[in-house]
Amino acid sequence: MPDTPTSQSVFRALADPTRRDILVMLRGRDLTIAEVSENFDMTRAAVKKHLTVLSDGGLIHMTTRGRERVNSLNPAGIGPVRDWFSYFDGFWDDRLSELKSAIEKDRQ
Amino acid sequence: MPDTPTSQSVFRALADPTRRDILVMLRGRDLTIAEVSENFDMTRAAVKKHLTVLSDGGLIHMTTRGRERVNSLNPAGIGPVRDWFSYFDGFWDDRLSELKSAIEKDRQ
DNA sequence: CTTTTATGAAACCAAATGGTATCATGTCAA
DNA sequence: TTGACATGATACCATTTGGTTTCATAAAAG
Repeated sequence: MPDTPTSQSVFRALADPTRRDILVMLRGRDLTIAEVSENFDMTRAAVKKHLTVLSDGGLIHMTTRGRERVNSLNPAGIGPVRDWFSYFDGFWDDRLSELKSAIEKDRQ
Repeated sequence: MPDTPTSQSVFRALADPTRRDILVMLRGRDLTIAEVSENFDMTRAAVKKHLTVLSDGGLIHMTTRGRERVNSLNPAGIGPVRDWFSYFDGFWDDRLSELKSAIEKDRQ
């Protein structure tokens, strides 16, 4: 229930539309910083900052290849978010149960 | 893949730890602004702002009861987030397929 | 009617955030 | 080696954000 620093960094990383777009781009294939930058109307430096935030959140993985840095999607990164949401799964179930028993009572 | 204003407001709402804590609290039962405020070391005004952001994101629902305002969790609110993540489901599958066929080739 | 009580709203503030420009560094190619 | 290219790093700037304080309003209690 308390927030682990990890889940905070993930939610933080997902909060920005540019960063979510970057994740979508990386779904297709791995990209260097320059390649990612081509798709946005902002400087490479700005894109690099976004990539750093995504990396801090564990959503992407960076590999140095010569003088390039290749950014790839990290499947495990979304784990903390899924875990957090799973905490609410019981809520939906409870609400369904309440509805169900309300209907039962109504029949009797 | 483009960001609907809705999904942005949801991700934005989820980005703050205080707001995520509020959601966890509301999982138990509906609460007024004053009741939510009791659990935090900040003013009611600040908590109200957070509740407004959560409401804008469609994550909670507010009902006026006399002079009180009751805040309740909105199950449907997390929909946009789930939808967004589902876009990546294919990615996991693809990666698994690649791994699988790599193993197959290795056997032959 | 007067007084609490619960909230709404606005002005204000410090810190975080997204962005730029600039310069340094390391690597590939000639 | 020299030059071009991809990135790292820093300082700086405007806006957003999370927070407070203060005052206004509306409903419940006496």
